[in-house]
Amino acid sequence: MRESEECKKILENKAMFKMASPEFMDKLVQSAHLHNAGKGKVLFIHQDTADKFYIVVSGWVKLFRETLDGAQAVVDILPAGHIFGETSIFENDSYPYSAEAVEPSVIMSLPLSLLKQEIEDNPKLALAMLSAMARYRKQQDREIEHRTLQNASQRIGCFLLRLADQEATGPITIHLPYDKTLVASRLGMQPETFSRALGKLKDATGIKVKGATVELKSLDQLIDYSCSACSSEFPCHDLNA
Amino acid sequence: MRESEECKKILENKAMFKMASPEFMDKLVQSAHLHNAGKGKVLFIHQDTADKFYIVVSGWVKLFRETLDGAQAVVDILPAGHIFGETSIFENDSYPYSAEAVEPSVIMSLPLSLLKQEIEDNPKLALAMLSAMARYRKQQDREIEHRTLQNASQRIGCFLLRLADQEATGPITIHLPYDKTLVASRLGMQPETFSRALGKLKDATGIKVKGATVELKSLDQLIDYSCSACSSEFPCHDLNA
DNA sequence: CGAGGGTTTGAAGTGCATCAAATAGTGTGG
DNA sequence: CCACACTATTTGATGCACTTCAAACCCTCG
Repeated sequence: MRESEECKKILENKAMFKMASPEFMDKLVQSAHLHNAGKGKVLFIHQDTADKFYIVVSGWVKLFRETLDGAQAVVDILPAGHIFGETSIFENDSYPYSAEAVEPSVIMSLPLSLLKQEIEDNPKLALAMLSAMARYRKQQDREIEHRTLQNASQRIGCFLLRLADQEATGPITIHLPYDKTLVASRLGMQPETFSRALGKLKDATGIKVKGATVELKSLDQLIDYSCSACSSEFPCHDLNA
Repeated sequence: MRESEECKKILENKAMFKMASPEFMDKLVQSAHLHNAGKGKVLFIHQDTADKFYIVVSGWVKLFRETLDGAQAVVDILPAGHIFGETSIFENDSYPYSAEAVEPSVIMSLPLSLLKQEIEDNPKLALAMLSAMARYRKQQDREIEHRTLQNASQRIGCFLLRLADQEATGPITIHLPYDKTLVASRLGMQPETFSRALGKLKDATGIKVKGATVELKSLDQLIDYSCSACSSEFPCHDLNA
């Protein structure tokens, strides 16, 4: 069966499941499903009852929270390989945010009940999840810091740095992974502000912007500009979860 | 020995340790120490090497991150009973924030090595910690949302609501737990902004403010005002960690 | 080519920060 | 119990960053 083959390969490559038992992995693959989600497809809504968790197979998924009058706060935008909805196990089985595909995406869905069971039975998995959660928590701390201490241009510079290969020493080309409007929301600002702030960043650092492509002579250009308003030392890798 | 008696009692009451083995608890109590920390005492600094984690026994502890030029972002302000520094286990043994006592406080210090060991040996404890971490993560999501979607006055209203007994129906009196300046930093605003925003909140909702005391006829006054700019339904308890 | 979404630009408004100074509040020693 | 010193809080005036509303521009794709 094609689908389960594919799911298996993806699941086995997830760091979190390296420690899982073979029986669990089998069961997981059995009940895995792939879904094609068009742009704008809503996968679930904040506070919905949760019985599945998900993995982004390809595309991009936005996690967000929305008020009654439609204002929304983007919590994160996830690339291929990322898990989401899995924390609902500890949240009274309800999702702590809404999820929407922001590009045509392929999403794998998996039953939370299996995960819940295996986490209780397999300490190794619990540890792996704990570790992932701690990493995420740290990222959130950083996010709060950045929104407090960095201005719009600095946040953009920081975002670009995180997209780049942080070991590189020479000239670099960075491609924005999705819409500028979406980047703006990810960074907690309006599209207009993003546009203007990117212009300011360009003037201040000498980077070159053509559409979704950004070229820089060296990372230092951005580091000097953005990292001065951040509490962390520069190589600030995310160690993907 | 007085000290270890006291530590024991506190540790046994922590939800997280209900699942711990008796041997572990014994060892933990053995190596526990109480410290008196005056106002302003710095307990550790962001990115210090971590070998201890802590519990607030009494007083208040501020967790924050600071840039080179002294600007700081407050991550959280913890009351008695809260654990901090424990995530360093997963962070390459370095603290993800700085910690400072903001009132004269008593702090219990405990070796991370013991916790690390027990988490690996005792699945129940790992689960308890996982659950606590998930709860914290959700709080962080909410924090990011609030800083994006709520204005200063609404954030204050929301803060007051979380201090109050959310089941109450009649008139309520709320006491600010610490300095207004500190509340302001906790909410990500300047003291001046706090003062003015509180005034605006007073005008808009009819609450009464006298020093550190706030009186309201009913919670609804604040709910209408603050929760309209939030994605969650009102009774939004924190379920303390 | 034309429609529609993404992006930029302009003009004006709002909210919060900043700087400066007045006022209230608290604890201390006399 | 009072006066002083010091800190917390408030108030005023001003500036800046970001938002909002509006319109133009651009790019892609049918």
